[in-house]
Amino acid sequence: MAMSGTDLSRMRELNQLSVLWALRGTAPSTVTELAGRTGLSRPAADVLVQQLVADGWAEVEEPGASSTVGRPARRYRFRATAGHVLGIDIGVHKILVMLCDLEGNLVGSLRRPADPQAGPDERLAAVDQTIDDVLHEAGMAAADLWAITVGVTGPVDESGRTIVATPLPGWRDADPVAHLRTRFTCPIRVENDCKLAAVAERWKGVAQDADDIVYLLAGLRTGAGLIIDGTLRRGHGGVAGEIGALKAVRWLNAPGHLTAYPGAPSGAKPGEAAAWVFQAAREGDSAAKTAVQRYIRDLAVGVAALVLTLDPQIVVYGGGFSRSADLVLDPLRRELAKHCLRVPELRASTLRDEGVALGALRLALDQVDNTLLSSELAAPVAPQFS
Amino acid sequence: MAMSGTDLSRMRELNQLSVLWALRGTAPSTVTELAGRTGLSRPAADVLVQQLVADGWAEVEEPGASSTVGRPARRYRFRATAGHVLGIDIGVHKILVMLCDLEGNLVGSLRRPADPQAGPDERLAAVDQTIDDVLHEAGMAAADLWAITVGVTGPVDESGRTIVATPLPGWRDADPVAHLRTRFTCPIRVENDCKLAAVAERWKGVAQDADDIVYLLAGLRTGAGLIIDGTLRRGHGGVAGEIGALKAVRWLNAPGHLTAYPGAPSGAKPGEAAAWVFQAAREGDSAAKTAVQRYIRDLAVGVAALVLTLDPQIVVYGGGFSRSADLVLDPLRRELAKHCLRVPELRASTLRDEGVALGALRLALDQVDNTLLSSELAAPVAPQFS
DNA sequence: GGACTTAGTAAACTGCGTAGCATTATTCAG
DNA sequence: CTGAATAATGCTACGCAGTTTACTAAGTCC
Repeated sequence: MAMSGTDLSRMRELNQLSVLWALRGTAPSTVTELAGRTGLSRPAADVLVQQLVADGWAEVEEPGASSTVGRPARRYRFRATAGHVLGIDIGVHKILVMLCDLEGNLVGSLRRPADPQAGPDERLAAVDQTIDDVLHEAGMAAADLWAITVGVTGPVDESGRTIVATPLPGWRDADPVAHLRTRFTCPIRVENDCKLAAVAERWKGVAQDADDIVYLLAGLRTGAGLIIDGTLRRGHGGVAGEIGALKAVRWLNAPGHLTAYPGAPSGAKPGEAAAWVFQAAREGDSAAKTAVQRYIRDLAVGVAALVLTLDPQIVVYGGGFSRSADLVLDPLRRELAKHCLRVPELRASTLRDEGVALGALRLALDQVDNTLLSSELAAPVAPQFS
Repeated sequence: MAMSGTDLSRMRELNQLSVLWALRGTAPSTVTELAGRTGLSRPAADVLVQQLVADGWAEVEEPGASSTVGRPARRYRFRATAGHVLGIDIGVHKILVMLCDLEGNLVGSLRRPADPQAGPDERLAAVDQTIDDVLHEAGMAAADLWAITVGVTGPVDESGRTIVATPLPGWRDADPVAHLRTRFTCPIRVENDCKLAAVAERWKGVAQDADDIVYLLAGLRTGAGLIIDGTLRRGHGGVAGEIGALKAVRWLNAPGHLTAYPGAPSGAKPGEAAAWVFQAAREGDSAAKTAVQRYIRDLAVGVAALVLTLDPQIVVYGGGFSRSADLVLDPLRRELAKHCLRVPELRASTLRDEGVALGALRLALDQVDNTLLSSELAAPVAPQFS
C-alpha cells in the first residue's frame, strides 16, 4: 500500500472523479442528488459538475415539465458517447466485432464468417475489414476508440501472443497486438476466449451476483475461465484454468464421446454430430444417453478439480454445448456432489456465441476506467496514450 | 468502485496516513526524507509528523553525531510498540502463541505441548494459559492487543468454526472465536493452518517476491494454501485448495507410501516412520527410494491440478516433510513437468513449524492495517472496537 | 574563523469546500 | 389572478490546508 500525499489540486481532481462516478450508471441527476451521493456540499458539486460539462464528460438536461413543487432542477448525465471501445472475437469460423460507448451501450456490431483454414495474415485482414465496417457504419474513426480487447482461442501471454498450439492455423506466429497498433494508438489487449466469456457472464450473463466464478467453455474444445474476487485471473504465465492438460482430467477426450458416436449421420461436422447426439438423448435414445453420460462424467473430473481448488460461488456452463444444458446440468451437479466438499451453484450461460466479444468489451471498458477515470481526468476528446 | 467526496479535514487525515505509511518499515527518517517520500512539502510533512508524535504514533530521535555536512536532522520513527497482535497455532501436538508489535517484531513466544487426545475445552484452556503466560512475560494486558488470529487444522467457515472432520478431537463443536471474545475485545479471526502457512511464506519465508503462490503442506496430512494476486484466497465457502478431496488426486493415500513402509522400526509413530524412510532413501536403500518415489508421484497429481488451475509463480513445499525437501524437490519438479503447461518455481519452506503462527501474526497485522491505519486514525492507545 | 550545507521556523499566499443568505422559478391554495 | 410555500440556483464571506519564500539555527569543511 503506497499512499501518496495529496494537495488541493489533487483533492479537486479526486472530487471531480467522485462526481463523475456518481453520475455514471444512474438516471440524469440533479446537483442536489450528486451532492448527497458524493458527500460534498451542494456548491461544490455544482462547480465540479459544471467543469465536467465544460470538459465534455457530462451533459446538461434543461428542466422540462416538473412533477413536484419548487423550482425544477437542471439534470446532468454522464456523456457516455465521449468515447468508445471495441470488443473483438477472433474465432475459427467467425469474426465478431462489437462497438460500445463508455456505459457499455452497444453502438455497432458485425459478424463475419471466417475460413477455418485461413492463416494469420488472412484472418487479421478480415478482422481489419470488419472493424472498418463497424466504425464506418457508426460514423467513427480510429481516433475515437479508447481501448480495444481481442479474444482468441488458446492461452496468450502478457503481450498477447499465443504460446501453445491452437485451432487457429499458424496463429503462434501472429502478433495481433502489434498488428492493431499500426492502426490504433489506444491500449490494445489480447486475451484468451474462455477468460473473456467468464468476464461477460459476470457483466451481462448469469453470474452478475457473484465474485468467485468458474466459467466452463464446453464445446468441441473444453476450457475454463476464472474470476476470483471479482477479478479475472490470468495466472503468472497466463495459463490459469488450463486444467485440461492434466491426464487424470480427460477433457481432451470428453467431447469425443459425443462426436465419435456411431449413430450420428455420416458426413456431419463434429459440432453437428454432437448436437445430434444431444437431441437423440433428449428423445430417449439410450445409447445416446450413455454417450452424454460418459461425456459428463469425464467433464466433471476437471470441473471438480477447479471447484476444489477455488471453491467458487458459481460454475457457469457455457460454450457451444450450452444449448444442451438441459441434459447436462443436473447430471453434472450430481457428479460434482460426488467429488466436492461444497457444490457451487451450476448455471447455464445464455450469452450464446456473443460471450467472448462481450467480455472483450467489458475488459476494454475496465481499461478505460482504470486509466482515464481513476488517476487523471483529461478532457475526453482524443485522449493521448503513451 | 465507490468514490467518496473529500473535504479538507479528510485530506489532512489522508496526508497524516500517508506520512505514517512513509514512516513504517524504514530506518528513522528526517522530515525532508518524509516530504520526499510522500510528495508533500517539508512544512506540511513537519506538522503532520509532529501531530503523529503527539498522538503516540511516532517517536522523535534527537540528532546525534552527524556524519555529513549541514545541520543534523531530527529523526522520526514509527512507534511500533503502540500496539501488539497475537498469532496462535492450535495444533494436535502443540500450541504455539506468538506476540509481536505493529512492525512485526517478535515480542514474545511460547510453545506448549498438547495432548493429542484433548477435547476442545481442554485444548482451549491450554491456549488461554499459554496466552496468559506470553502476555505476562511481556508485561502486557488483554487490552493492549489490537488483533488476534488463530490457526487450526482443517477448513473453517467465515465465523471461524470448523466445518468438516479434523484431526483435533471434537473440534467441530468448538467455537474458538466466541471463546476468545469473552476475554478480548479486539478483532479475532480463525483460519485454516495451510492458508496461514502460505501467508507466512510470503511474509518471512521463501516466497517474498511472488504474488501468486501455492503453499503445499506436506506431512502426514496433505493440504494447500493459495495466495493469488498477493491476497490469501479462502474461496466462497472457505474450502479453496482442498484438492485432496478429489479421488483422482491421491493425497489421502500418498503419505501412506512412507508410513506403511515395512522396513521402518516397529513401534515408531507415523511421523518418525516417514522420517526413517526418507533417511533410508537418502542412504541409498532402494526400497525406500521406491516408496519416496511413489509418494512423490501421488503428490504430484494434486499439485499439478493446483498449478494448472492457478498458474502460480512459486510452489512452496512446506509442512513436516519439508525437512526432506532435498529428496523431494527435484523428482517433484520432474513429475510436474510431465503434467503442467508451465512449471512454476519449486522451493522448500524454511519456516519449520512456526509458519502457521507467523502467518497468523501477519493476518492480524493486516487486520490492523486495514481498519486502523487506512480509514481513520485515532489515538493509538486502547483503540475501541465495535 | 569564514564559507557552505542542511534543518527548522514563521510569515504571506493560493486554492478549495462550507455555510449562509438572497434570488429565481415553479406549484398550490384561495 | 395573487400570494404563500417549496426547492433549485447564485453569490459572498469564511476557515482551513498545503505551498512558497525568506530567514534563522546548527553543524561541517577548508
